[in-house]
Amino acid sequence: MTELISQQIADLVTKAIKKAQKKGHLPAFDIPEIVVERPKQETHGDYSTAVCMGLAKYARMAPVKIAEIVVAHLPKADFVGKVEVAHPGYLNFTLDTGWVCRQVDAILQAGENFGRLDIGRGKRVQVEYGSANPTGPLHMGTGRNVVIGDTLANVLEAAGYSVHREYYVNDAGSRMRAFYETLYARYAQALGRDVPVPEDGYHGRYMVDMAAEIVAREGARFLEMPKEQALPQLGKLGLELILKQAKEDLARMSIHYDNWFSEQSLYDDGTFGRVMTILREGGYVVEKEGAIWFTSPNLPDDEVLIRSDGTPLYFASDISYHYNKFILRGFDWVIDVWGADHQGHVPGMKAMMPALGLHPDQLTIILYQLVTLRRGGEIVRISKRTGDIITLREVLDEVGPDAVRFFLLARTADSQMDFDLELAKEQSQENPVYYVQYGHARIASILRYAEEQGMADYVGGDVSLLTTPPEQALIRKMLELPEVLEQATTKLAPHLLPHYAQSLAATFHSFYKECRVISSLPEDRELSRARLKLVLAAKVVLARVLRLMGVAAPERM
RNA sequence: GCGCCCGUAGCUCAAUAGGACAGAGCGUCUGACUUCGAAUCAGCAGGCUGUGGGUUCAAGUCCCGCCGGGCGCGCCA
Repeated sequence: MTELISQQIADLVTKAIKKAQKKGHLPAFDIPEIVVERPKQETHGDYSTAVCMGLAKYARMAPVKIAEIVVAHLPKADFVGKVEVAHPGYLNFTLDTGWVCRQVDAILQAGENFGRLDIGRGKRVQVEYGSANPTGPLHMGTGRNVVIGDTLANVLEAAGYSVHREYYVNDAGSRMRAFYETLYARYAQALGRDVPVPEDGYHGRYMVDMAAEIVAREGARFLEMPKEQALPQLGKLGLELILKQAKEDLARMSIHYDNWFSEQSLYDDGTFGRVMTILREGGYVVEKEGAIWFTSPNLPDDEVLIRSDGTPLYFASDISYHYNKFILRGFDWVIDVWGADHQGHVPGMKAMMPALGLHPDQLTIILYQLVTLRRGGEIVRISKRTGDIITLREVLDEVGPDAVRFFLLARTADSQMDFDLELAKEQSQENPVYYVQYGHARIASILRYAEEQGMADYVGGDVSLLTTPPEQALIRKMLELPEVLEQATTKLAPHLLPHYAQSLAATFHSFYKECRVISSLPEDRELSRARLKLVLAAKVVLARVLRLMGVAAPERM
């Protein structure tokens, strides 16, 4: 478990202020949260805090003066090399060079676990992502959804949460019915019957292909039974095919779920009915205009749960679904990843939480802005209903899973993005993911070379020799990983990972250029052994980040 | 009309719960392979952070108004 350096520095500063107050060098005031950050500029040290500027008001002293007093009372710590006061009141900390060297050993010892945090304290969190009507192939919108969700799940796991990954299969409701009807029509057409695809059905080419596949496998037997009997049987086959394809696509992106949850099961096992009773007994239900509505003081307008024709809306099954998540399965925290086009449902979901005896904060809904698809500059609508879609599979084939994951991950969920398939193909070779992977492969190559040169015995190398600026810079960059994870966790911002990965790779490549790792000179032998440990540590950290992003860490490329 | 998100280098994007001279990649230009991988490195150029006010010691970041773009506002999903 890593204790964050930034946190340790914050603790030191807090102690210093308390001590100074006790001795009367600072007046009494409540100590605020000490924010410690990594300054952008090297000359400002490794860590910095601006807290003294904020204290000026309470202490009624100049910020610089406060900073000087804090420094004078700062407890000793082995990792702190230098503390400086900078105008107009910053406190800049530089890590001790020898301590930094020793972190190479610490990283190697931690290995796969380097950067692991305990923010989550084993709290059970479920991340639900990728969920969509299983009525067609996955597209780029789903791609963004799963990349955000899966990476976030990885991050939370690394931060000490017990993470459960779930895909919600919307296999009930009106969209499913339309899917069945479409499949029936295409199936019949494949056998020469003139059955039209329903207006609100799925007009994409893939339905034709799927029907053909079913005809090839099952023959005409579904036309020999009444339609109402054929529909569910045929639909089941179609659903299986869709899910199979989805699983294949997701597997290519290294995405694997703990559970695929069927919406239909909520109706089959009685959960739905039970939840409706709970809502009714809690006074959250009103009947009017022939329909059943959800009503809550936390919601400006009532929302329909069950239509006047008796069929439930997704809102109703979503409430049951979350009852299942929280009450039946006991998750402490649930994160749903939704496209921005679902934003209108967030207030309803938040409002239903108290109705189930839960706190709204236990449910986090991450909205990511939509992906606009282009093909050579022209906008392509992603609608399964009209059929003109660029499938995720197509993009995976053209661009490759690693580049796709990296591309989709590297932006904040809050900003919408353009994805031009033509441009992506062209640029796939320039994708920064290869820059990062190359760093990893390059180190692997160095380590292979070390073996060839009979230098495989570097485990006992003396890391205290790693004092030059490129070496120190590399170690310091590696030490950022835990803080990146902390930020990504607390802000639910997985996009921070690719940026860190690039920065780490850049620091490594720069080190590599300046520092010969394996020297043939006898007098450099000890330095070589130390540097071999350094690059091995860098490999560990690069691999860790790549894995967190769900991207391969190749030994060769 | 109301609500949510966005507007930062030519392009694609960062900027750590308000912090120091706004940073990367791609692209352009200039250099660097007779020893570990040149898918690399070093460097030049590129900005009134859409715009006008406000709050603050400090604003890309917070507040208000405009302009521009995306998405919502169903007994759809």
